[in-house]
Amino acid sequence: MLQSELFTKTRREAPKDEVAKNAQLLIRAGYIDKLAAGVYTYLPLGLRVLKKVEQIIRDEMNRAGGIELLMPSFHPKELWEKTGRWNTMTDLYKVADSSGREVALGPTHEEVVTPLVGSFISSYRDLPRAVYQFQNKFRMELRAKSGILRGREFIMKDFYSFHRDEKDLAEYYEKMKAVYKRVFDRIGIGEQTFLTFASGGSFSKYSHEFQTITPAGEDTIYLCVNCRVAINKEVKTEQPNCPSCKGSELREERAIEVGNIFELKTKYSNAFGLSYKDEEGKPQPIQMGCYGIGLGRVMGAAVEVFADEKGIVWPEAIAPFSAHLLNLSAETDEVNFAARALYEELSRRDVDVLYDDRKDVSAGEKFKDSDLIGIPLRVVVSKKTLGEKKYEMKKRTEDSARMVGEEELFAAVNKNSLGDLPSDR
RNA sequence: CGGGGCGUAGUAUAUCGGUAGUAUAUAUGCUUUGGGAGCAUAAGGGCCGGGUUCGAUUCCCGGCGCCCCGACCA
Repeated sequence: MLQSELFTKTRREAPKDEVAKNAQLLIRAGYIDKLAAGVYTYLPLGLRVLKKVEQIIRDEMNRAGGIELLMPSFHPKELWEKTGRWNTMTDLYKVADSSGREVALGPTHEEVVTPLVGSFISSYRDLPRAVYQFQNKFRMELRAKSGILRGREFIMKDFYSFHRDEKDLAEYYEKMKAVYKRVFDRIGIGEQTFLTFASGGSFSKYSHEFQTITPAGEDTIYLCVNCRVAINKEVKTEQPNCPSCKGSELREERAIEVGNIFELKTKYSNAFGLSYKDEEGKPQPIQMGCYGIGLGRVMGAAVEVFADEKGIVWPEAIAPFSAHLLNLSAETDEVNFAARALYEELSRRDVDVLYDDRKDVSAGEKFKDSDLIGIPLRVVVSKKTLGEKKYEMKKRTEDSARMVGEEELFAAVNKNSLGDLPSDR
């Protein structure tokens, strides 16, 4: 897309009320805007990142057998009374309409998905099942903080599986660990993200979180240097050694929870009185698991992990664009023509390009903006490059640029287009 | 929810119980064009309510908003 048509602008300074690196950089570069504490707008650039994260997750969830649907945010009070959480969940948003009818704004969807899917399950032949959605969640955080790492409204992928017995649930649960690992690997934060043993509540010994190591994280984890599995501080006292390999050399780290998986077992299916008939016609309880990923947290964690002093550095898979084309001589017809031609050629090759075609903007400002926005590959077209009949190319992670020919440029760009993304042209 | 802090222009800040200053961003003109370019001109500001006072942006009280530490976080 043309940068001259992007309605957002970069800013030199971060708003004084943002301290978190992810929020400062994302606001300065024009990815997000704060509406209220813990409530952010995703601007065109930010939405593109979010959609790329979403598409990777969607692909993996589909491969894991999930079927996508979309449930409402308005949840009748009765559903939450049925599970007892209307009164016990302290961060539940409760709203009443003018007739006095009360609803919850969904912080999670067990109360909706359990009776929904359960109504279609009557036989062992209907199991297993798995459904998921991407949806806005609402949690009345007493203290929203850390930019988009902990908001009051945020987008989450929540996935729910239904099984005939604990064995089938356990096998699926193990499979989902591998699926999650692949998700974070593909997104580009896999090296910093670790399977972490966490509290299992009253139904299982552990649940599992996926924690991305960053000083901005809110959790303390202990990472086993031997097997690369971690344990959350909340269960460290009862489990001093690595729960996986029993190793005792654990390294303390700060981390942000980007995903979690949990064996719900029959907690919710029992609350809604769900059962299925087995081969002998006997009613049996339905076993459930749930699996979440916070999209904003993934995005914020990537900023925290990779940003440098100049700005954001996106992993290629979730960058809003694959290439940032800078036209440094936008007053010169010949250069405009050449830059425009390159822009169109890259677009034809399915490369997402942000083309900085702005006039009356100095070269220095375009470079600064490009560094701040953090697109993986920068391509410069100017009188100078045109004179040499080459392009100047530099990765965001590299210190210096080099001149390349067309073929070398095309070979270097990442074809990462998702087609008709929002704000695509 | 306990504790602390902060609300001045789009943004970042300064000063002050008596005409609110600077930078940047914005508009216009000229110059400039490979790392946030220069000059000139213009426009733009005290969160809301109450109190003290001749006079409040400043002091006091209340509200609202935002940030930080902690607690909480199926």
